[in-house]
Amino acid sequence: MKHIDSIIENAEQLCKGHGTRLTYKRKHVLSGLIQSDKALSAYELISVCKEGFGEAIPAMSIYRILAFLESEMLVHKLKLVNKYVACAHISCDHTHELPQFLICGNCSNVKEISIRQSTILDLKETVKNADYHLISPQLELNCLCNDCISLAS
Amino acid sequence: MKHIDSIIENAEQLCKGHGTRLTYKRKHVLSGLIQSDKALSAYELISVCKEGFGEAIPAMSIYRILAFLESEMLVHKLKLVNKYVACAHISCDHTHELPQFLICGNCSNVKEISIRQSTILDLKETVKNADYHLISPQLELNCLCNDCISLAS
DNA sequence: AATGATTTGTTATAACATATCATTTTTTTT
DNA sequence: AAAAAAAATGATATGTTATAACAAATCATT
Repeated sequence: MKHIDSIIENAEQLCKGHGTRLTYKRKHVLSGLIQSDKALSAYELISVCKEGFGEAIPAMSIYRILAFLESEMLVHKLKLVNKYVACAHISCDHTHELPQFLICGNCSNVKEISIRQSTILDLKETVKNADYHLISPQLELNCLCNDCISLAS
Repeated sequence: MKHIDSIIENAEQLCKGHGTRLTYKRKHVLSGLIQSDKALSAYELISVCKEGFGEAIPAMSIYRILAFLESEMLVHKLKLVNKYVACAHISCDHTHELPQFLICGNCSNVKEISIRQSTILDLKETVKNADYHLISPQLELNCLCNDCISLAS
């Protein structure tokens, strides 16, 4: 738990730096996501908070808290599966790169990675040629993780 | 309307080739999507069928029909926005490439494009290095179309 | 303590989607 | 053509994801 505590503390400092507060409810939601190895839906998070902290947070509050955590870049929403993950780089000091996600279609396990800048530039170029403008190159890729591949074979 | 008819006919032949049927309800849903310049939600399609064909198709049927059309590769679901588009290549004879979508976040207009094979290989390589396996490189990119950019400026 | 701002609770409802079983339509077989 | 089988659709209920609107509680500052 030591590790988690330090991430949470880091997150708290980040919020303080932005003039916002990481309340204990927000901490609980964030902890729930950090401790989960996979992406969670808002309603799964309700259960997690109930079980982990004995705290019944209503759906509306969960969504508000998730929106807050997203705005602080502590959490990312995966639109491909309508679930949420903690940012993998809360404690990194390097500036925040645009996140890319590999989502295991079988077990919902998610890995946050960076892709080569050149690949992103490639995409941007292609999009531009199609008369569109890329807003956010947050890619969400439909994958299988190696564990699930092993199980299947 | 000539153009649409020929696409529909083409789709019908494709289904026949797979031993399935493009019923008139399925045709209506597909036509609705083809004639729309933007992605439509299931419930928007209900309205389209009602207005365009005077036919009240219940939500359940729409979803089943969409699932069928997807399985025949005549329609694609955009998970990023929970909407559906007709495949842009129903009448092309070249083999079906994996589709990539540019979605205008403002007007829901969607453009289906192909991206360079090399970009996809790049992605695959990156994913492989992260111990995941890319299943479907159907990218859905959050964009703005040029029209909406012009309007904003 | 009074105030203003932020956060959270409560309730209702919208939007998107699936499960289940009944009915109708189409196809196949006799 | 009639019967049986298969496929498609309808109807109803319910599940899942998400937001709107307003009230109450909490916190920060004076």
